[in-house]
Amino acid sequence: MFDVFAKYLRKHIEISDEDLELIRTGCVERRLRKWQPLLQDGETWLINCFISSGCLRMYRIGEDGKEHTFRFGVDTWWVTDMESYNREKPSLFNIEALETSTVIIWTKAKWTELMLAIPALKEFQEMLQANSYEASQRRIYSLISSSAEEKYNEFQQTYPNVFNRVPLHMVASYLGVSRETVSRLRKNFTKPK
Amino acid sequence: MFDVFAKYLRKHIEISDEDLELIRTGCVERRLRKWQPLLQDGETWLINCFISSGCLRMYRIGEDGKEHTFRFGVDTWWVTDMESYNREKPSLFNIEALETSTVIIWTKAKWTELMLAIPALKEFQEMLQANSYEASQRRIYSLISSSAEEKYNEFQQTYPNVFNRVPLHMVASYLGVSRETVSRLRKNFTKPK
DNA sequence: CGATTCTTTGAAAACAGTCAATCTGTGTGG
DNA sequence: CCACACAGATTGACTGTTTTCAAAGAATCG
Repeated sequence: MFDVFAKYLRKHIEISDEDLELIRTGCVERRLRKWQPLLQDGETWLINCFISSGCLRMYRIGEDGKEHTFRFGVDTWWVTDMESYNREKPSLFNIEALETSTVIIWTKAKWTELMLAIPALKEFQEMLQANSYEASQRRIYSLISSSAEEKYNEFQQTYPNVFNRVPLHMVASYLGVSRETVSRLRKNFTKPK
Repeated sequence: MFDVFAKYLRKHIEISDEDLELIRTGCVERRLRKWQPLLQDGETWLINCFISSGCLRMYRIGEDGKEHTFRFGVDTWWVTDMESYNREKPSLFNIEALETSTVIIWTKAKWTELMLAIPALKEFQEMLQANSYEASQRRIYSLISSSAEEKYNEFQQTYPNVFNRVPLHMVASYLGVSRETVSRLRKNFTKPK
């Protein structure tokens, strides 16, 4: 499963076999069953986690007891709670597997060490963060400027590989609308064709 | 006006007089009248900009011609279009002064140079980005989990110094609701007291 | 097959958006 | 100093969308 990561990494940066080996020896692979949690709120997230296969989601339980989906992650995406990671404080989120999944994990300490040893990795990390930030900005724009229907379509078009493998009610909570509304939108969208 | 920046910077990092002088000589101060644009969509944002006094806002004009407010900035905040800056591509945003304001500007080239020369500045920059990312995450959570009324209250409580110096209809477009709705929320919130 | 989870549907109510008119405060120029 | 224009805020009536609640219908899994 580390192969997936190696291939992914080499698609983005140039890295020697030695450095890659360094990265490999620092990691742990972990297999997750469906519904298995990777993080539960209250715990502190002190790892860096790459999804080599499967599908995870990160969500938060609101004061009303409802689940609000923050993010999905599928093959070759990263999943993290930046706030917990950076500030080393308990997370407000839960992360769970939506399918049987495999993840590769580095401790924060190990990852920091690796970034110091391998400048290209540090740069890569910065690029990932920039991408992640930009994605957040686009999502905010969508949330403040679009109707439920537009948000639904945008999500479907932007993340088709996520869209068709996660339950609809999670898409709804990701978009900030009710299950029922999403169900009706979908209906309207398949019918008029 | 550079004093404001110097004081701000020293509140956050330790920095020698020489380095501070280096930062100072690389910058330009600019005064903005009310309504004066600092960035117009289509232009590429290749500067780093610190607000030493006043109030700016960053917004985007939607396909429907409506303004969607992305962000406000007041004294000692930074304002930037990360996507345009990082990728050096035309911005989708407009940035304008909501009051007479003073900003301090470094070119991207100069700022990059400074960050290489002064490691503490680079670290500081990374911290700023982390904060900015976390703020985005909180905003997303608010947008997907809260009603208009809750969003309104949260904004008022989180950014009181912004709230009471920008027009209400801009707060509305920041929250993703109509002017009229915000106006009615405010009414309900002052009356029952 | 039975249990659980997920989705759909209907009807009513709550909510937010639109449109148009009015009101308020501010600043400008005659 | 007044009249006027302008930006901003408010209000009412109406429309449309979304939520809620409750129930029933698929789909999935052991």
